[in-house]
Amino acid sequence: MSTHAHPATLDLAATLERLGARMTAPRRRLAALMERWTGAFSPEELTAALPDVGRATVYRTVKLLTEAGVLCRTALPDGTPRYSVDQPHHHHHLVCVACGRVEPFDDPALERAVRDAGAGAGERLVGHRVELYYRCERCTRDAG
Amino acid sequence: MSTHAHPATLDLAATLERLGARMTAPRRRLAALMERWTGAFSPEELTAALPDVGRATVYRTVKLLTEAGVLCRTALPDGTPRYSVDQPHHHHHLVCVACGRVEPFDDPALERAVRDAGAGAGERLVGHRVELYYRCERCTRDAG
DNA sequence: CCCCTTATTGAGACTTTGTCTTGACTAACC
DNA sequence: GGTTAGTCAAGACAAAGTCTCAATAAGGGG
Repeated sequence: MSTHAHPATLDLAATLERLGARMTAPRRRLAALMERWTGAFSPEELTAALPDVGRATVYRTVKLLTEAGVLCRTALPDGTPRYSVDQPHHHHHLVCVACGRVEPFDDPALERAVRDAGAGAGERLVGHRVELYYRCERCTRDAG
Repeated sequence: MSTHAHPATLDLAATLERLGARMTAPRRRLAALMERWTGAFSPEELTAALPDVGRATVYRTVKLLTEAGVLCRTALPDGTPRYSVDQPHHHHHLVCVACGRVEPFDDPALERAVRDAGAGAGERLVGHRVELYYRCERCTRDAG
């Protein structure tokens, strides 16, 4: 539990500490930026927003947080990667094809259907990924 | 209908002709290679197999066929792209995390679940992607 | 069958995206 | 404060894909 508005799992700085990583200024700035970000971002966008943080540092930090499970990698239909601050438990994503915004969602019925669909592959099934592509409200409105 | 062993939709050369594309030697060789290929491939692998076909030509042809719907782009969990000759109708994929082999599959119950899951996004849902990751029989066996 | 038009080609420059190396710096522990 | 290992920024490097351009060849019209 925490006194922040965000649940503890979304406190990226805390996650870094938990990982035993040093709390450096670049990491603090990156963590704050990602938490504040609306929707999903690419490492490139983070770099643009923090010009005096090295590109390599941005990639390393994103990788760290992704491996820790608090950042989630998705992709646009063309494969362009997007990251978003996310729930650590299993879930899937609604991805806006216009602006790249990513919304997490969770659907037990869908999970069950996926598990059933993979029954043929038996024990050997190791994971799955479901992405729904849509046009978010704002993009629908903006397009007229 | 055709006299070939493959259904007409898998005849890549015919697809290229149908598109109004010229039947050049590089395209013929690429089409034959892809039809013969077991599992999924990357442009890089095609280039390695046909060293005297230009890289740009490989990428251009793969793009053409993907847009025509006879080649299907998937990705490994890390995002590495894989292409496979595929049914033109809607379906999903089983991707082997060890060798990258891709098996198409089709599951009406899963489709229904996906559609239901996206009901919240209403008319604005424009597509979806489901990938099941597994370890294929051969890779399971090889790993002991 | 040949010519002409124009799509397509291969080579390599370029772009984008991400990783690695290096010497400097600094957080954390004493 | 001093020490030291982890981290930093910069830029070289690597991987993956696109673009440009002069040369070639497909395919239709004569």
